Amino acid sequence: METTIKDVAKYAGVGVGTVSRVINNEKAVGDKTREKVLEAMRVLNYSRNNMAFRLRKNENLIIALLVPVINHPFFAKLAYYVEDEAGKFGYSVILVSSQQKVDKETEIITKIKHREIDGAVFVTHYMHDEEDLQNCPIVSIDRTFGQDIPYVTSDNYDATREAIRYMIERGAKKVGFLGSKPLVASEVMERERAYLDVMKEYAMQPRMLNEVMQHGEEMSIAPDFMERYPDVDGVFVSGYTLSQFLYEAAIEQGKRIPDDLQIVSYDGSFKQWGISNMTSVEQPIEEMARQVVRLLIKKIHGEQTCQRTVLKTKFVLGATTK
Amino acid sequence: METTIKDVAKYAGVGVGTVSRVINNEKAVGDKTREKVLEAMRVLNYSRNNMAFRLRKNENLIIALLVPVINHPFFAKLAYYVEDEAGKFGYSVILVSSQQKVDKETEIITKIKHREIDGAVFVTHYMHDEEDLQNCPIVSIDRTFGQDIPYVTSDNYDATREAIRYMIERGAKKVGFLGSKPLVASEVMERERAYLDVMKEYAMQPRMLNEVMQHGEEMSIAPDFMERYPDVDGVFVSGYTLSQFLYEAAIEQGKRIPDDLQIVSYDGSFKQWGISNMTSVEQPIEEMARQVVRLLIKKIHGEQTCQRTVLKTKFVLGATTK
DNA sequence: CTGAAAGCGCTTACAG
DNA sequence: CTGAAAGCGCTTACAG
Repeated sequence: METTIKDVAKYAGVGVGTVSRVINNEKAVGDKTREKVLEAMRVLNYSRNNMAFRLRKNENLIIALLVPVINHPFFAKLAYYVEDEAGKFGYSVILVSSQQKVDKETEIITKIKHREIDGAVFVTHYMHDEEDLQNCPIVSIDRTFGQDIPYVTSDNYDATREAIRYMIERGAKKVGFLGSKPLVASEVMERERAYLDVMKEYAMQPRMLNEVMQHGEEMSIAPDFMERYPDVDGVFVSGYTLSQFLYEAAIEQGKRIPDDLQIVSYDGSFKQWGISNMTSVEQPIEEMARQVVRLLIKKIHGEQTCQRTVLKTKFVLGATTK
Repeated sequence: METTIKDVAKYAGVGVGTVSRVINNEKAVGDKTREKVLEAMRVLNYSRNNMAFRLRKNENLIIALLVPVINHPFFAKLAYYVEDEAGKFGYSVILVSSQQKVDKETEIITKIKHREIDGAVFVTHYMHDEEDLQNCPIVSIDRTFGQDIPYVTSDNYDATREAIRYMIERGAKKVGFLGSKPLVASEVMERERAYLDVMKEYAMQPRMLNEVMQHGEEMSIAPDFMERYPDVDGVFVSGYTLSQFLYEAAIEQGKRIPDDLQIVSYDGSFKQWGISNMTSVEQPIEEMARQVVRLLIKKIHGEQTCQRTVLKTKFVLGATTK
């Protein structure tokens, strides 16, 4: 039998309420009493029964993290830090990978409504109908839901501008953009906007392929891009997966990198993953994860939160630019 | 306010016990009564409060899945199916990636002892001390703990034999083995045994590199192997990551595959991952996941379980053998 | 500062 | 087959 708060109270010669107060670190306990209780807890090796705690507080201490796929360095790394940060606050996180299944978002909303979980971080881009979301503790990365959903993002516009200009300064004359357009409003769209703005500034003709696609399609889209714009000498790629395939497609086509073709990618480079020395815009994944978790926990507790958090990326030079 | 069992009871004009019985599908309820209750549940849109359920049943309905890394097709796929299967039984799964941290196993054991989670699936290979594990609901994949820990594995020995003989039948004369030795007793060791047995049978000299290594070291071990045994014309690789690096190292060294060098790998090929047409021994990951979850749930409920479950692999021909 | 008591929403013997 | 009641282990007003 586990030792309960009752056992501790009896051993310490106090009421259960007092024990509870000590456990929860409330100030209104006398020093002597507190000592006695702590001692009793130590002796009896007490640890709080979370099931009772949850019922009483009407909180599960569980959040969900919904990602499109887990087989992906960005999402995997994000998941790792989300888990770590949530743990600090006593929350467990269940990982859900939607794997193209649109209804996973609805499923999670239902779980929140049924109080199986307390809230969720959505990193997916499916649901169009935003009605349901409004009252649930949900936060997001990159995606701009309605006004009620706080999210964390990176400085997509500025970082993309900088990256593209970097290539141009190093001689690129025909700069292309390869991306995967999100289904719903997302800060990721800022990358396209930045690209088009730079093209206009330099009076360059856009060479862009940025369509809605599912995870998995990237494999064929990258070669398509190279076929459609065989003359590009610089490409900005939006996202890890595409960047890997583009690199391969370019090599396949006989391009020398970076001499014939420079590449910069958002999330292009991960240690121990694929081409690891690609010049890239590196998102502060750890920080994004920690912030998004803290936002969510605030939301769960009904506290006020910042609606849009923008974190700074880092431009990391690799071997794919001159 | 959520509707509770009380509301349903009142609406249906029965006692709360009866409602509970209907919810839990107990037979001892009259048809008429059952109908009334179901109707009330529908009307009031009732769903069980899991927090109360957990307290009452002394079960969290949460299990943990501990993997070495999540950035890996085998583990990612496993995680997906573990989650799916657990969900069918009402369990959520929290994903923990140990990321080289040896103490994650202990951490999980502690969580089980503190009743924060009900049990765990260990796919890691760290903990030597098996004392703690014995009384916890823990199951494993491949790893052979003490007698109390049930596990699921694949037919490592037979599959490896078959794979190696396949290469030999197609002309390989100097067959090597590249693997990563687990830290603790594991069925994975059967692969080495199979290899050595076949070598003996064919009176071939072993060319083996099978050492303890951490995730991440594979990158340098594969080239090491090719350097040490430059004359191999067939290699059996134990594990996905190594297989990718070996392939690259071989190409780097100017080998033509499969003409100069045949390769077969355990877990060599995953759709959309790395070299996807490698000849390989394919583990039934989905089935392994589902079985291991069912084992764990039985263990949680104190039921008898099979200690060792062996599932059949599939030999899949790709482009890396003749 | 502290104790006794109510109650969170369920399940489960216990009677009938 | 069914209801009333006890109890799971906590937290939290309420008195003092």
